[in-house]
Amino acid sequence: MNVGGQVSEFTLVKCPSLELSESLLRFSLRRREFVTVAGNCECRYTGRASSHLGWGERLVLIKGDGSIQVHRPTGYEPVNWQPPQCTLHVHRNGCLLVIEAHRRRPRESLTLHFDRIIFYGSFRPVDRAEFNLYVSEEQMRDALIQDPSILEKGLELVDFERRVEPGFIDFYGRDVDGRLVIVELKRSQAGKEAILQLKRYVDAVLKLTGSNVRGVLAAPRLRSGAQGLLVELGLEFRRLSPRKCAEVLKKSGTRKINEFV
Amino acid sequence: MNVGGQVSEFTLVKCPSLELSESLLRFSLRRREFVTVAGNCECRYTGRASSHLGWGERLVLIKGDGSIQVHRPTGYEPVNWQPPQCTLHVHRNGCLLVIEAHRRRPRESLTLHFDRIIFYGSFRPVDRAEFNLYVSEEQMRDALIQDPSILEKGLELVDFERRVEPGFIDFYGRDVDGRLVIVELKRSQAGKEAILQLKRYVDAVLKLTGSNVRGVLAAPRLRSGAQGLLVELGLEFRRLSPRKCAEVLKKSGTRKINEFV
DNA sequence: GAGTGGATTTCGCAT
DNA sequence: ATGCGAAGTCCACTC
Repeated sequence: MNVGGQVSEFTLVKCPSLELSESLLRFSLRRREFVTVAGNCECRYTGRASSHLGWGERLVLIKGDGSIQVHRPTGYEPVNWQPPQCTLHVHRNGCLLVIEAHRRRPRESLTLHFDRIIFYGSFRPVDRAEFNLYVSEEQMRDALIQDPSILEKGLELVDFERRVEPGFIDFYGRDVDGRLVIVELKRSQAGKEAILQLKRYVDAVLKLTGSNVRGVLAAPRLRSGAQGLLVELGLEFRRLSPRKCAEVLKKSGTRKINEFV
Repeated sequence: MNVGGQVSEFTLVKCPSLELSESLLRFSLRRREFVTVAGNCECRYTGRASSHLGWGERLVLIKGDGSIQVHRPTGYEPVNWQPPQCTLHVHRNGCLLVIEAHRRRPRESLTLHFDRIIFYGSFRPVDRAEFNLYVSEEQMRDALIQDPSILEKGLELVDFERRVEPGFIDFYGRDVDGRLVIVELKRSQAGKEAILQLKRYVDAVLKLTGSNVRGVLAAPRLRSGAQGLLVELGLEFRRLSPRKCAEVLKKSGTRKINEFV
């Protein structure tokens, strides 16, 4: 267990016998640990296709969510695998240790036979961190200016960083029907704050122009639960992926991609 | 080293200090070993996009080909990674161990900071086995009969398992130009034997009909070096993937997929 | 080196 | 559950 930086529980065994390995695996699977097994094995897969891999030394990862992957000495991708939610079984067949992974839909299974375990490691990682993937907000703005259609077909730029009462509007445009569009950009997950900020811009522009104004929140994704507030305030969300922005910036060439922090 | 089933060289260390971990990593990287590091780390990626992952316990794999992947406790895919051929650097920054992975094209880098290593494992897997991915030959034939166009646009079935002098022809059809087409199927990599077999069929049919006959070898892939013989004998190769066959069989419904051996 | 298509794609979000 | 589209996709192959 890991509390306040203390050392986690883990198990590490050199060259365990197949019997011991079986016991270790059963225990780890029941505890939903993160298991690494290095050993000499043979792999068979049957399902959407079939495959066979003869004997050789590989590293097998088994996670607490039921995913399993077999890694050969080279290559980024596992040679055999099974995604999360699959059911794992361990048993011994004569002088071999067998690990089976089954999935229902699609129906497929992966079977590993081991005749020798080089080492066995297991632990229960404590990992509550949030993962954030993004481009910079400035880059997103540049991409949107270069090609407003990435957000919506027919969208055209009117102005950017327009000063209004509450601050600067990221992108100020006109849609295919001639309506004003105010875009608020967020480089990562957009939440309540972004929605309220956008609402302030929309209200300000509405007061100034008196015309119909659309408020669009553009971000890689919307925080779950924020949809309600968005709809309530009459605003819209448009997904804008980092990849898409990078693509546009690369094409436009006005700013070298891969130079941002 | 592994010769004839002997135990491979490997290194396994519980809770190594950051200094020791640095030395172990340098040694393993120089030796191009397969490394597994379990520890508490922070991950930053910059390149095609940017990402940040706060502190947490994860498992890092580093292979001899220079690929690296960071695995969280759940999910099939690594949260951060770098494909093969990237350059790896290890150093210490104050009380942290730093692993950096750089790639030139596209230009991107992954930086890991560790403040604690749970365990360190490395070995040099001996794995010379061949990996074969396939559907059964019968399934391939069924898929081709169901939809000959998966091999070539306009291809139509004339007969299958047609008896000729040397044996049974897998698929006997007519192409968009009205020419006879003889297809020899192989469920995995097709080699010299398959080519010669096909040639015998083509010759036999040529002798029987006297008309122009095309010989097509259909398999997931062609053994490297077999291309020469193929061209020499005036035959063709068409890639036929397991996935495509399974797709057709599933759609046709004549035979339940996932029931083959 | 750039471009194209496939994958046991996986993954997430919509219906 | 099912279907559709995106991905830091990766990877193999062609031009």
